Amino acid sequence: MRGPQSQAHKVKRFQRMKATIKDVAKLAGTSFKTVSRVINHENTVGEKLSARVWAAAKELNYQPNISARQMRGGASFIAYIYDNPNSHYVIEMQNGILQECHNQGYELLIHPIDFKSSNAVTELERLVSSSHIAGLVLTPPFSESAELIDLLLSRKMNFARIVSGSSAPDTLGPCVFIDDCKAAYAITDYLIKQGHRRIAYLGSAETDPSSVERLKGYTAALADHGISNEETLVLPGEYNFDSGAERTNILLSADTPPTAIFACNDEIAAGALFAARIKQVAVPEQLSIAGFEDSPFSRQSWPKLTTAHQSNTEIAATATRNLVQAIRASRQEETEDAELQTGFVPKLVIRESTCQAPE
Amino acid sequence: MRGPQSQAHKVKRFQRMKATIKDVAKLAGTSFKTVSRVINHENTVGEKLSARVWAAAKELNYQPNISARQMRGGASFIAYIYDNPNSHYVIEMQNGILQECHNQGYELLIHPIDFKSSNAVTELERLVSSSHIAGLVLTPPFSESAELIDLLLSRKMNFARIVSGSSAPDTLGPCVFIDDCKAAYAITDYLIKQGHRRIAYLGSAETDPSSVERLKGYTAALADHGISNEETLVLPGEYNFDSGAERTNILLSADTPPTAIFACNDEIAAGALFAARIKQVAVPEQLSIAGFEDSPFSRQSWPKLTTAHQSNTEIAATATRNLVQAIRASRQEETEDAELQTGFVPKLVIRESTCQAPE
DNA sequence: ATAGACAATGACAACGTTGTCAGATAGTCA
DNA sequence: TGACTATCTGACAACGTTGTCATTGTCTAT
Repeated sequence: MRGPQSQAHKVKRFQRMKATIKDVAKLAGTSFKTVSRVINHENTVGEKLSARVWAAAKELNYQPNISARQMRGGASFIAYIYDNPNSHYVIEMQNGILQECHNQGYELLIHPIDFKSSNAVTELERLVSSSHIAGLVLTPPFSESAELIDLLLSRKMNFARIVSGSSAPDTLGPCVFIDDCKAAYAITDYLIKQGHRRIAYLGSAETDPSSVERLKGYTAALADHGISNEETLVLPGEYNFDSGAERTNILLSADTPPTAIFACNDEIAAGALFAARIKQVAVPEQLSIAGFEDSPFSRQSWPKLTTAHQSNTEIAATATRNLVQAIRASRQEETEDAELQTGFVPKLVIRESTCQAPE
Repeated sequence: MRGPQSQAHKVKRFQRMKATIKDVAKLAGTSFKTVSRVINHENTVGEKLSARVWAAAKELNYQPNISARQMRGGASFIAYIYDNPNSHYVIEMQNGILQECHNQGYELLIHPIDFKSSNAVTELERLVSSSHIAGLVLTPPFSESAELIDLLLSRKMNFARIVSGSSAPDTLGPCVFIDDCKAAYAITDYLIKQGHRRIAYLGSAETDPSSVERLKGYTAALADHGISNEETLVLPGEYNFDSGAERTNILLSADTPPTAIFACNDEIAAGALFAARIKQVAVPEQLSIAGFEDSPFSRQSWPKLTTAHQSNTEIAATATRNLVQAIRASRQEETEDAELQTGFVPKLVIRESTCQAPE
């Protein structure tokens, strides 16, 4: 199988050296500096020459050498720092960022950082001052830490945040905001229209922005339908299975248990589903359960979860695109007229874990 | 607690700009070239001078500039290509690689590649020929593709493989092999010792090396205990929930269903668990179920899964360490005397999804 | 027609590192 | 002692790119 002959052949065929800016210049019949100008979108090169350069670059499949660029001062790396126990979320984000980085000619450096650790700031500082990095993509919880944002601002480091909210929290740079409130409203509204009146809300910590947003939507939907908000049905907790199961147990043990549960994420919903099964409460016939996230679990569970879907990959790609634009603007010292703040609204996905309220 | 003033002063002064090799040279009172030699472990510098250089480097917290190094020819990036629907697995591996990369002064570039896609080879080729990269870490399925391995060999590209097996498949470079066979033996042996005689095996595709290895262990354990291998109990399938549920359904509908199921990974086990619940078969009282992987699911399910644990982070770190060593050896054209092939054996983790066989 | 302004282009240095080669120092042998 | 190694060290070029500045060409206003 491992024929040495064919190997030798391959070596020759593929060891072509990567084209440099000078190769492009030679082919386009100009100086390499002019090519540099064209590639970097400085608008000081004539149209005809510019076109010729682009053609040459395309022909040679020219890709600027990141390292050389880096050395001359202009960083060509984007960093993604993450601290999220949810691997699925991290990977989706990472894939989106990566995709857009490559589109834009940047490379991605990834850095897991323990957010709660005392030296998280130190580590971020080291990262930022390593001078490799043109900008950062921040997801929660980093994107919602005033301390980190301040640090980055003081270092004049570009960053794009992905946050929970119906609008960007400020105008300090590019931002993607995810309207969890509106999505939570849609879920709650849907449950109410299915005849549910006692709908429980299983959130995460009371200070967690995403949970707060979702609670807002939940509350608003109830109010719009004239349903009073019952305190006993709103239980804070954690974004995990155990916490979901535990709280569902409490709910189902009450005198008048809810007919529906809106879980703040799929893991909580998984716990709820499980607790219901233990208590022999049929889902969805006796109890509707909705999640939030559209994780793989929501499609593997039985019944499959009604939930809210957001394309993390797309969100991350958008944030990255905005970030790159901001980086380019800051390089050229031009007025940043572009609107670099984009909103997303997760969509309701109706599956089998919810149905009409019993009688 | 930064110590005396003079030091604080220095720290301040140098933490603004990153220290370069010339700064170190000046502090050590030598030429910057000598510093380069010391840093790169060329053994041609005298002991005393060498020590002085190290001290200076440490004091200035000197880190070689990767880009500059890169440009001069010596690539300082390691690539991790992945195509695994299992996010958890990818993240664990990634973290391990990352950790060791940073220890060794390399940066990590990550590249999701669709293994089944027709242009997977092309993409890998582009990656390899981009000349940024000193080596690759390969996990299944990449690590088990003869075509890819051949390509890398022909390019003289360093790579470390992580594969399934009781030993390395060959001596073509660094390799970490995971003895799935032994681990599967342990699980099966344990089940047998709990009194089970009819133990089903739910594998993945019949050509998948990891599944093959696990089946070997299963078969060996049965043989050692004088239990005949029943064909109807060994069902190939896929590494996912649905496949696990479906096959378990078949098993439980048989005239004499098994009293235990050994699932080839946790997702299959999850499906099995689920199917059992639908059929109202109590786990573990009527049916023991063991998984393989120790994924988060195995700790969130009820009952919690008996499974095999392997530290993917540690495995990945080891592979990376071996890779870096191979890279260094290949640079210096020295004889590679070091043994760069390391084995791991996943450990049996007994939880609540298994117990003694019913009477 | 000519100076001045402005646009387009190119020559060259610099970034931080390693490879090459030549020079310096010490140790050995005749 | 003098020459010859062997060992160690340093000067310089080169990698591919972008910033700076100088040069050329073109147009406008006098």
